[in-house]
Amino acid sequence: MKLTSRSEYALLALVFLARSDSAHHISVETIARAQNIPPKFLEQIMLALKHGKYVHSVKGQRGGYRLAKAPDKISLAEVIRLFDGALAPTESVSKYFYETTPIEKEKNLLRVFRQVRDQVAEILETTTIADVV
Amino acid sequence: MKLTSRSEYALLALVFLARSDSAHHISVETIARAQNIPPKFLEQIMLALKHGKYVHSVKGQRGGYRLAKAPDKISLAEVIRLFDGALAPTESVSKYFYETTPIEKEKNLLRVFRQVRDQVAEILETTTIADVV
DNA sequence: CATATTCCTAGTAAAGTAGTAGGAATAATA
DNA sequence: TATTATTCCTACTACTTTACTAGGAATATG
Repeated sequence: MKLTSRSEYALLALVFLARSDSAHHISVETIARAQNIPPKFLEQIMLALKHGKYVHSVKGQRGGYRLAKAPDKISLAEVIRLFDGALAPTESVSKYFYETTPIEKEKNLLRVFRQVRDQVAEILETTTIADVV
Repeated sequence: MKLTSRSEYALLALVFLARSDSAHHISVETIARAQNIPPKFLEQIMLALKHGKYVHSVKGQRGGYRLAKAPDKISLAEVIRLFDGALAPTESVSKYFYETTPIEKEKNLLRVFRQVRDQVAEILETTTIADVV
């Protein structure tokens, strides 16, 4: 279970926004400084979060971002999925296994992989940004 | 949670050996054909398993591999660790988080990551090759 | 001596990762 | 109106990892 920097930075940014006064918008610069994230990189990440409808943006001076959903409506799982692709579907837990093995024979191994996936998903689906704030 | 092909192939090879008659040794060629693994790649993997003391080998004609431990003494976790490095220590779950973030502030996020790690570890540590066979 | 095997090292092509660079669009402000 | 602060968007790049392949030395068996 390894997260990419993208999804970690995304979570950190969302958490920061959730903690901020939702009245005004917050710039990438501000978030980047607070959470210690490379600003230009965070710019990309915020853009993706915007496209994913997790944040709202306003351009221009005094512009920036704010959450587009209530923090308790954003699970860690969906954010991680947005950046790292599928969270842990069986195919991702076990890509080569699926592609190359006569599965009938090794379905016990498969069962364990699925169990892992389910446990990870369970935790990340049920934990929200609000829980972290 | 994504396994590399190496650790999946290693597990498949060990499972195959565990199911085989332990009296004689089994060649890479045989395992590779049975489990549909690129033979030269499997060669490397078997070598690593040998260095990790999971299998025993005999060179030359009629040579090959056999398990060096009882199948119920080999957990999936240790095999995966051998190939994919740390299974899911907190640092790996959350590399950038650790390196770049004032952790004090985001220790709730950290707690979730740890919870995921622990769950994954729990399953993989307690499941052995014997359970899969 | 031929053959079947493990042992070991090096190389390689493709993909993924973590960024950087730079400029267009837009909104507030001086 | 000009400047400035911001988002928006695309392209690029350096690095690492991944999944192999190649080839030959060592060694045991027939």
